[in-house]
Amino acid sequence: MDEKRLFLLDAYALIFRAYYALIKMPRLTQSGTNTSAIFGFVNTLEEILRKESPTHIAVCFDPKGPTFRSEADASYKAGREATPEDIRWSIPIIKEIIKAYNIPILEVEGFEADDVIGTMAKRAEKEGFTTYMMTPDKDFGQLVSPNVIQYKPAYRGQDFELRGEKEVCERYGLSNTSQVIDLLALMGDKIDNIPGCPGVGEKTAVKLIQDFGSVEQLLNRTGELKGALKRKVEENAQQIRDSYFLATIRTDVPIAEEPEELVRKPEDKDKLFAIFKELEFKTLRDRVSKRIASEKPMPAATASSSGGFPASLFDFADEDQTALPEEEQTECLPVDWKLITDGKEAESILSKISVLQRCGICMVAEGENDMTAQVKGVAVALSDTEGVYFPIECRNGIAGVLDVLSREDIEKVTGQSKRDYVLAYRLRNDGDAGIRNYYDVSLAHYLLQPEMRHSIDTLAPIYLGCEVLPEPVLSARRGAKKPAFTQEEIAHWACEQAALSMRLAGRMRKEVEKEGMTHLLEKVELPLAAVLAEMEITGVRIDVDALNEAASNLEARLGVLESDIHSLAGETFNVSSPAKVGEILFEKLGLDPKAKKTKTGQYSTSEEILEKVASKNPIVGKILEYRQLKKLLTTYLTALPAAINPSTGKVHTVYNQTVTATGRISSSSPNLQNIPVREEEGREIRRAFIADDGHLFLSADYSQIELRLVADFANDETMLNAFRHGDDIHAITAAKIYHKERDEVSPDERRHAKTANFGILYGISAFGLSSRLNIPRADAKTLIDNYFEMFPTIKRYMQESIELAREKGYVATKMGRKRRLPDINSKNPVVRGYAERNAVNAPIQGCAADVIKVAMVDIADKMKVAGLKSRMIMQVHDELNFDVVPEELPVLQKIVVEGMEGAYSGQVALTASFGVADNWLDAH
DNA sequence: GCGAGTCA
DNA sequence: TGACTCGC
Repeated sequence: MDEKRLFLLDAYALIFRAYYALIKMPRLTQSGTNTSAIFGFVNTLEEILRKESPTHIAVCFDPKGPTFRSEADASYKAGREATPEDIRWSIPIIKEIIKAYNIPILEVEGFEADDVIGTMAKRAEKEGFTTYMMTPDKDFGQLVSPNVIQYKPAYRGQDFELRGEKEVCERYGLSNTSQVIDLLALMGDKIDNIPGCPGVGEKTAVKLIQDFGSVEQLLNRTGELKGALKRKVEENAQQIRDSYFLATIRTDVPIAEEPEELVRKPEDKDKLFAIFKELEFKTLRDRVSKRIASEKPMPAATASSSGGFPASLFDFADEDQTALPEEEQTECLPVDWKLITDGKEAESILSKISVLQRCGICMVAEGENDMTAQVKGVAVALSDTEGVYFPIECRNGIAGVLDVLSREDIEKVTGQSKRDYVLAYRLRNDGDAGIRNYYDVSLAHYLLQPEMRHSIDTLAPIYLGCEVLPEPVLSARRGAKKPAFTQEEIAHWACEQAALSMRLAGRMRKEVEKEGMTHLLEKVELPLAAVLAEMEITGVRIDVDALNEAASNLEARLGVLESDIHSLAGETFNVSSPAKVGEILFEKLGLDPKAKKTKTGQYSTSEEILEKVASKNPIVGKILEYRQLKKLLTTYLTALPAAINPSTGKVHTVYNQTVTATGRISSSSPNLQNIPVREEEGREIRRAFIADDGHLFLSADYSQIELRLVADFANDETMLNAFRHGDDIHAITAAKIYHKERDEVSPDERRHAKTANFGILYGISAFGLSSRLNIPRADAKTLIDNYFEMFPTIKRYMQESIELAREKGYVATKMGRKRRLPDINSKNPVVRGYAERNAVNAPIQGCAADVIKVAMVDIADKMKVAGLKSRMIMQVHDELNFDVVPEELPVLQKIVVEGMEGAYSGQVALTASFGVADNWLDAH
């Protein structure tokens, strides 16, 4: 290939994209440093070198200081999120790496990387190059020409994409790539904070460009437009012109380098590998050395210290031995797998399994919901490297596995114990899951890194350095791209999962022990998985008739509201569309002509904003009511009956034990944690959650658990005493803040104190408090100041939490649950503030989560011992709900209250209050 | 203050 | 993918 092929990389865009693509499964070093940004970037760079063999290459960075755009418009890129600390410190390292690659870095003061790329691409074009602009940013479409092509890197399973003239024009229906600028000028770009024309989105913008050809033409001929669009364009003409300027990538930047100087040179391999070693990039290093070995020597005069090509395989053999702990060498061995279909063979394998001390389990089932998923088979790993798979058709094999699951003397290792529990329960069909002695690597990892993902697929690459087989498609769905996998492929995958969970178990156990969380894992989280599984299995009975009646009632009211709204607006429109609502309210009706809040170009129509203009037009109140009712209707009244499992007649919520960063449980399908309680209208939905026929609904909740914990942690005598005496904590707080006697406190003052009490927990600012209470910012500040003055202990406690986090890099609950806060020492105040709020909040929220989990395990245990037929059916917030056989009520009540109140001992008791009825609302 | 889940 | 509302 004699052709000159120049690759220009948009460094920041690629780095940000890499970092966020890996945010849920970051690359971490042994010491926990997040190297995602570096890894992702280098990976992309390597891929280009390997696949595209560029003859010329350069990486373009944005300079530090201001650019001509920011000077022209202060708000330009102001909306961009603060750079995370992990990216910030990665930049110099990435630059070091690029230097080690001997690739030129282009950075020109006063100009963004975009402009440098644009300029260089145009210059190169004149000199006969084909230029590839490596960037995911759509703005670059404007530079595309026959010899300048945009190369969007591969992303999230999607392959890389080349955009030439044809692709760019087709994508937006343009006749010319330079019209990308016109398009951006109209529709704006929220990433770059290019405002565009408010109310004009992609669709309208494309149409305008097609009709007028350019922004200039459009602005000259606005007379041809009609109605709202005409007004929008005319009113925003200047903003559109400014946007055009901001969106235009410059091609006249004074760059010192010439295209020819960007010729590819050999990398300084020693330097490069030294950096890789530091960053623990083992596989990447292997890949790089493979590529170097396969490349022809480059005709560069400046061949550097690295010596000759091709590289010898022995070059770093020694280093390999020392670079990694010995155990890791065996961790990526392939897994021997076997599909067992024959009954006899199953028997002989099962007898082998029955003498094992531990084995790995991977149940294969199709469907997200454990209660309806169809079991396809089960893999059992006999060792780290060997597994067998019993398909569901192999009856005695499956029966044998179920027997193994119930054996106390064999430890089972899995990555999804709750799902296994539910599936085993359904397979046995005898009212028992019969699962004993289970270890769950995902739960273990949840304690280690609560913010990450915890599947085997995520853990294996990180902890073992293994590649994992992709999850098989279990059956061909109509219209699906991929066909169903063969049984062999499924067996192979499942055996690998089971074997990998065994390999991970040792590592997880060690780490959990090291972090002092073994008790939390073994006495709380692991037993809790079974309790949650039982709750999912039991399910909740729903009064469908009541819901349907309420639904038709609501539909009627919505119909009336809708027509009222339409007639008030003078036109019919989709009231459910926030964009449309914004347009009607703020453009057509002109409520609040100035401070119309926008974020993505649209008007904000959140409840908060609408409340403020509600007095100006009755339509606003009706829209708010419409929204509230519509939400109730779609999210609950229609969704709940649809969630009923036809074979049990109940709703089986899925509890997720490994989702939240603080340790709380979350629930989904349906989410029981946002069933309304504040508004009367929504509360009624709870009436449809009922007990079984002839049974009772018991609801028990902790009162003020988080505030009690704060009082305890902070050692605040005033609060502790208030709780001890059963006083109204918010009234006491109000009396303190406003320097009054307790009975002189007005309802408003109490409300303010209540908001302050909770606000403190969440680390609210004066700004947040003022908007929440609808009071001036200064008043909110005074309120907070008074609060801290009257509760110095609370203030001290908060500061101590932050100090502790700074020292250790994490905060922990009494039970040892940790939340890591790497940003706590960040120089960026926004990022740091976030970490600081978490430092205060996480131990409190996490402790409350620990407490209720301990209570649940204890209560479930005692219920089992007492042989009760009553069932725990829901966990919501700080509340537990039970379906009660009436005769058992006294016994159960005792177990529940003692279990909840006994789950924590501190300076103040945690009290649980309860109620009994035949539905949730009345029991609460 | 944020996270979690749902609908458009 | 974002906006919104719920919860704590």
